[in-house]
Amino acid sequence: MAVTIYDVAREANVSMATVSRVVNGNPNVKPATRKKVTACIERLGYRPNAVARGLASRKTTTVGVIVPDISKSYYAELSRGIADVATMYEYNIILSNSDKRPLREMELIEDHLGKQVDGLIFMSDSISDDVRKEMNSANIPIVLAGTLDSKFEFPTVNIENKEAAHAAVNELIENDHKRIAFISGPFSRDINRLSKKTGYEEAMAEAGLSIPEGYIVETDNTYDDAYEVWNRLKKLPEPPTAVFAGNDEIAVGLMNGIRDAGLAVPNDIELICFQHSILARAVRPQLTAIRVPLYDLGAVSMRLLTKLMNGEEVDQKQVVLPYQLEQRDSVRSN
Amino acid sequence: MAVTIYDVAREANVSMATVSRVVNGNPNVKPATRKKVTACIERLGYRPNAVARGLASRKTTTVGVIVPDISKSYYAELSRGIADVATMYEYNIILSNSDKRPLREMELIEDHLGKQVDGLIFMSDSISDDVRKEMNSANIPIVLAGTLDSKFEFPTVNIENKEAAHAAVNELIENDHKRIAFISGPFSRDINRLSKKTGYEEAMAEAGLSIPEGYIVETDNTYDDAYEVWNRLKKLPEPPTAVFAGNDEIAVGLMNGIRDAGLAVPNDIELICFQHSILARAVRPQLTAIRVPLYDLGAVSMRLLTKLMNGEEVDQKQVVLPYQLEQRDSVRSN
DNA sequence: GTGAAAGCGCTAACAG
DNA sequence: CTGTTAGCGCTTTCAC
Repeated sequence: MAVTIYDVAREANVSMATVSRVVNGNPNVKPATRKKVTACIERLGYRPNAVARGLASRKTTTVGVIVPDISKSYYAELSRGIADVATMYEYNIILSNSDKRPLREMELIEDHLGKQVDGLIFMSDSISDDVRKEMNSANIPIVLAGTLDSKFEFPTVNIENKEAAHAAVNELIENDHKRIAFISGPFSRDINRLSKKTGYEEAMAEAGLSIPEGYIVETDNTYDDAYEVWNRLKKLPEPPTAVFAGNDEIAVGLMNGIRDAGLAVPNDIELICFQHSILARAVRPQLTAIRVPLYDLGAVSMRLLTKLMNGEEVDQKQVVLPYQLEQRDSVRSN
Repeated sequence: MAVTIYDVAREANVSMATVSRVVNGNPNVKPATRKKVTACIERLGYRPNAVARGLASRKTTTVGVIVPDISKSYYAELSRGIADVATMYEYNIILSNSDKRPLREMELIEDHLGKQVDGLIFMSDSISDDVRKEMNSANIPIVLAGTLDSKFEFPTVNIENKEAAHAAVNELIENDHKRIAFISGPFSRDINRLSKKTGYEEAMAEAGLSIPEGYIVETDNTYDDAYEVWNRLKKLPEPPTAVFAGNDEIAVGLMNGIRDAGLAVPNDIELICFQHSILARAVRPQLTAIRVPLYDLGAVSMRLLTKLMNGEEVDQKQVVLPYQLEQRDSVRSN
């Protein structure tokens, strides 16, 4: 049996209310009393029971984090940003993986609400109607991190993915490419379809370039799947001379496919992508890429959540962080 | 105010005890009653309060996971294994980052105990005496995942790192290398000093090879630090012709350093390492490596923890998982 | 099968 | 400044 606040109270000859006060740093305690109580706490090895505290105070100092897959560096990096700010504000994190399955996402939200989290950070590639409804009926603040909310209902921290995609494609266009392909993750996900693909299409249209059949390739977002893509691309009547990839993992898969087909990046094919991990820098040639500030996305999301949990007024609920285009070696410099 | 078990009881004209029974699947409820209660639960949208339940039952169905840095793919992958098994057994996970700082590790253990986790999975590169003491005095089961316990006090799930290092170096020796260097993470950490370095030294000794001054290089485990290593190695009186690296991130750093110095892997230098991420496969040449079954390490750890939390007898508390040596292109095949 | 009642360990008024 | 007293929402005997 663990030692309780009551044990400390008896030992120190005070009431449990007083012990509670010193534990919670309430200033209304005489220094002498505080010292006596502190000593007893130390001696007995008292450790406050956060569960009891949570029940009594209706706050758990715990936030839920629902992430598609923590083993993906994109989310791992983001989560680290969340965790660091959470620590700073003395919150714990309950972390769950959804695999982007709407049903699972629903269950997890329910589950986290049952655990009485004080707030929730949600990440996914799309928000299904059911999930949206579920989140709308939750009585706690929810922040979307690195996640597109096509209806702008929830507080969100993000970069301008569409604009970034546009800028990336422009790099290729400026190098006089006319035949630019786009290799993407699944279009079932808003971020791929609504942001990156649209950015690509806009940039192409703006430059008066057409997008031939087969230039837009949907993959399952894995290295292995992307590795096979060049085999298809090269058989096109007019194969692309440059490719914009949705992230660095598929860019590297593609690049290795290109190389193993006897071509070279950037000499034969130029390549640009979104950077989610160290991969973009570790391969040779290093990939020219849109760097997504993942850690910051997480940190800012959590900071926003703390404000919301505190009931502070937040003027800007749709936070946009800057991205950076990093010139490296998969696109020739002008 | 959320709806409570009491609201449901009144609505269904039963006692809260009965509602509790149906919520918990207790068979001692007449089917008709169960149905009636279930209907009310549905109608009112009742969701059990896990905090209250935790206080009353003294079980939170939550386990703590203390990890050095979730943004590192090593731990991210491991955590995914933990999380999946946790989900399977209906546990939630509180995830915290320690950055391998013993003081922080202590705080986190305290913190998690305060939150009344039912069990704890701990990961680090070393276990300090204070942390050891802290864990010994905890009243809940603790499992070390992918973490060396030099005193064999705690349940552990691991691979034979020393043996694996030995095997890796042997690959190089079999290719007739006499001058083999070892590039490692910090030796302040048991796993580097006691396992990998010892395995390297044993293999070298066994083959009658000496280890010249400067052949053992300590890095801070980062790509960038490793990138600089070749500049030092090449200035040695007799530069190595092969290198064993503690993990793939530093192996890639080193390899790029080698390449940028005008040499080629594997033609000039052969390279083998522990594989922690997709990096080993994504770079060219692909790295011959010891594959660490990270996901399984996590999954088995969590499974072991569930047994311990259930009070089941566990005969084997030091679980050893097999590793695999994957032949790829940074070591020439014989 | 079901209900009543006693806590779980703590916070939060409210007195004094 | 300190103590008393209700709960927080649920589980868990123990009766019936």
